[in-house]
Amino acid sequence: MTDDQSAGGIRVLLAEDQGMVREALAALLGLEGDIDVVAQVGRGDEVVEAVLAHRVQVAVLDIEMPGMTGIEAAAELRRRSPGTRVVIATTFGRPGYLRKAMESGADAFLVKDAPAAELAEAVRRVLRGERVIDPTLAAAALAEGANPLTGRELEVLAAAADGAVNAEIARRLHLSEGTVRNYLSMAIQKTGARNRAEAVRIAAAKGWM
Amino acid sequence: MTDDQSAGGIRVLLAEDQGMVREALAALLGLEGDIDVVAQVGRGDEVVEAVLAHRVQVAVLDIEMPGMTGIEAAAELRRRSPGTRVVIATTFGRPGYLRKAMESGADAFLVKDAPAAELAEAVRRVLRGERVIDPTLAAAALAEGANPLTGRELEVLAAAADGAVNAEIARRLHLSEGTVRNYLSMAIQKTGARNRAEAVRIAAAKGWM
DNA sequence: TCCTGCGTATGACGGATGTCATGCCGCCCC
DNA sequence: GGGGCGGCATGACATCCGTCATACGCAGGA
Repeated sequence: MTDDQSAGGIRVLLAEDQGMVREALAALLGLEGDIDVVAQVGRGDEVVEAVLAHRVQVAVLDIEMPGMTGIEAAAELRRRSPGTRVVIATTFGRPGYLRKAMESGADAFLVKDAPAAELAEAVRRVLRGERVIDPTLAAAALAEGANPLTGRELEVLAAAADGAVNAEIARRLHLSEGTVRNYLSMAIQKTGARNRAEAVRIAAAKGWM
Repeated sequence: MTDDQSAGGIRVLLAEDQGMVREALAALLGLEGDIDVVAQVGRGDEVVEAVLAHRVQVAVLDIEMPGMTGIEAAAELRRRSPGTRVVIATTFGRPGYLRKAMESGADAFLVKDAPAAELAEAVRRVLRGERVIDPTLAAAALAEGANPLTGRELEVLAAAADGAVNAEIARRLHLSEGTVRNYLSMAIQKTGARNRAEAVRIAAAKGWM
């Protein structure tokens, strides 16, 4: 997963769990004369090590990855390699994702719907110190406000997401069953849903989970 | 979306809704000397027209697309352009998807986790008349057996998936509320779930929905 | 210091959900 | 022509879920 021949271009790392997509993006960036993809990883928890090993200037991270999300990896990078710029490229343009990405210190946020040319352009711009954010998404994130759900409410909602019954959620999180009901009731109200399933759907769509 | 300069290679169409991924895959295939990506579309319902317009030999289709799924597009192609070979390339390696893809006349079924080289290789092989299927996935599809859910059960389950309450499902499908309960009960039993949410999750994971 | 928000818990109530039995109709296959 | 299956329905029952009121401890901010 390391293709390290320095030719003088921008040193880029690609983190993306789907091999075919990752290699295709590498091929795409490789066509740009000023960019060298010097490392590729398929897991979030391999990002920091690879960045340090290959003196990466710009890390392009997917969000959904095994081991660690791209957002968590961005936060790690902020600590362990503060000079490295971070571009988040994700399938889902959820406002909550954008917010979390920015808080974790990302420099750019792209959705994969966008034309491919934007990726190379974003890499160049973050290296110049600019921030690159889809304006539509930025507006949506601002309009929506912050995630209203508390940590515990999110945990309970996540457990409910895969169809667990109250008693099981209680066991998993070491809570009483009544407390689980209370949290879910709160989450349902805050999301404006009519039941737990809808609450899960809404929270997921907004990138709160 | 049409990049039509014949250079004598295999004439390929790419259908994939995420622009960045689509163009990256095009770049990747473009690096192969014997393949020409002569058309790109971002919607399922544009596939047939583009295939006919560009004399496409191999169509590479994603499953999840707006307008029409890749599987439906494959079935359309089978009727309208029987000489065109079809490669399904999908994010989700669900056994039910493989089964449906094969029934709709696809020649190859790849998951995007696989190394990029397999895509070009699959294009060449289907053109020679071979079928290309991930053996692990094929085994899983056979082991699992066919979708046990009836049409109506699937419709009710799909309506329940986005958090609709029984009364609303009944209204949407013109059923009585009791009937909705019966269908959901059936679906819960057949999937081995404990409630509707888990039934939805299981059915989705197996590609039944 | 007091107030607020979060985490946790209990109890009670009404409505939603899941199960089961039973029935009817239409279709297809033997 | 009879049997089986899918689609549709009703009624009854037990449980689960969602809501609300109330309570306590702990932290952090005014």
